[in-house]
Amino acid sequence: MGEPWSPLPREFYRRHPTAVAPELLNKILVRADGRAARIVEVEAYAGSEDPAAHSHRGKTPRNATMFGPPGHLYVYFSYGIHWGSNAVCGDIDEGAGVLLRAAEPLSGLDLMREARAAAKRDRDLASGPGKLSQAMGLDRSFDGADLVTMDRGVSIVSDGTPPPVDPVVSPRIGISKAVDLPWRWHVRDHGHVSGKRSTRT
DNA sequence: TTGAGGATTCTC
DNA sequence: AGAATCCTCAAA
Repeated sequence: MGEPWSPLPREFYRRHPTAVAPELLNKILVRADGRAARIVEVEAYAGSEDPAAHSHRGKTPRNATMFGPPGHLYVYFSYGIHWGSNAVCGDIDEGAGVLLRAAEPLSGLDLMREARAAAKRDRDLASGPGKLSQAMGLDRSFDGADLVTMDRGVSIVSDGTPPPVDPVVSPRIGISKAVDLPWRWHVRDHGHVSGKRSTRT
């Protein structure tokens, strides 16, 4: 017997990010050190057609990974503090990707809590793009990692759970352009999505 | 070389 | 509501 789960194939990612994004819900982000978390919130970012995408103004050293082959991890640094993780989608030179915004920790919780001392509850471990990356230990050294070959021990796999049939679809968060495109998907009524405050609405 | 801004998080 | 914090990019 080998690994019970195998990485999603390259072809899964070789589509428009708006097609890939909702299907990444309920998939599992895994690290070779035992950390695993179920993806519950994502956003799609297209290439030149999408003013909100990092790739909109063309290839730069920062976003070069987005213009590479699909199925790789694009990790970016922002606000001077946080890392964001994306799955590169579409074709080479398209500059498309899906931002992994939130996940439900499944295993390796001890390592996640160690990486995120600020998290008071387990639901705070990965309920946001910066939190997710920090909990999973993803930083610049993982930019360009191949999720299909697992060349750096990080991948996205399926445990057989299908994507939700009725995900919540809404505008993307934290952007200033193309703010009305409904390119954010999250699992309905899930306690680990971003933006939740304990008892506020 | 410089200035402006950012796919956020945490605390007050 | 505001601070933290620094990389990235384009312009000069």
